[in-house]
Amino acid sequence: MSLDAQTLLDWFAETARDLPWRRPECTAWGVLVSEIMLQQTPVARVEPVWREWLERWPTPSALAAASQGEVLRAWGKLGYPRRALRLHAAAVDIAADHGDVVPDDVDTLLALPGIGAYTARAVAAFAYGKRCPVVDTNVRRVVARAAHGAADAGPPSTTRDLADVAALLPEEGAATYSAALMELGALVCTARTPRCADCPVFDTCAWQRNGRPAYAGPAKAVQKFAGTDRQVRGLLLDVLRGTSEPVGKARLDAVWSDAGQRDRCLHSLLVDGLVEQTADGLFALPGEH
DNA sequence: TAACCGTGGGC
DNA sequence: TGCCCAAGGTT
Repeated sequence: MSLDAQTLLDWFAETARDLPWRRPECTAWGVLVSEIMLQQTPVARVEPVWREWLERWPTPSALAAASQGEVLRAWGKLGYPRRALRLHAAAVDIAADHGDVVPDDVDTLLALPGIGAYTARAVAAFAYGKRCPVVDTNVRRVVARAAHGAADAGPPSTTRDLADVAALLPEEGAATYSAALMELGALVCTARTPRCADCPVFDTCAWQRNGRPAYAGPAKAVQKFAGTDRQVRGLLLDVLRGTSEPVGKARLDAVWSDAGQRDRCLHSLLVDGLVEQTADGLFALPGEH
């Protein structure tokens, strides 16, 4: 049996990183904040920001009381700032409709902004110990290799991926088992250069047994960044993050030479609610003026 | 489904 | 250097 539960639980107990959101004293709110911040952002960059947030906003209602601009500033350069706005919106919902308590039910969590199939189950499992499959990119890769004998996971399919992992979950310690699968993918069974010599399930790995065949699935789309709207939006928002007072458009125009793209990006930031225009036509982060 | 949404570090 | 990758979600 590949991915034996006891083997992984033992390995996790010995080698897991001591991350603050994994500590027993961490609240469900702390877990939720960590999961949102960790979406597409590495642990090393999240940790210091997470500590600041939990000290400053220890409960959903505390964050809910902050302005969007404060929240965006505190988000800093974690990337994908719409996550910060959605987390703020989720905090408002939790404070208003859930008694300031992070829900423990997957369907209730799924109804909150910014919480999808992964995050809902991660919170249910890691904050409340629920036995539900938690599937992220690490888990998909680990299961593809150790259980299916492929070099990497194929295109994601939430239904199939959840069923795959559900079949592996032990009756006891399921949440820790999921954390161990993720940790294995993050530290050992990595995307580029897996450290198979250090793998606790090396002996039962189907990919090893198959002779480590190369990835056979469809090519994965690589995202460009340089020159895209994403880069320009990031530059525009960075100007507003760095000033306490609203700025004129000329100040924003300085960050990018292509006027058409610049204006399109500024407009989309306004539509997304990441930027606000003041009564006198200046631009600022939302909710601060 | 596939494209879009930031940012920075490693190789 | 340029490309790949990182605890996804939304549309």
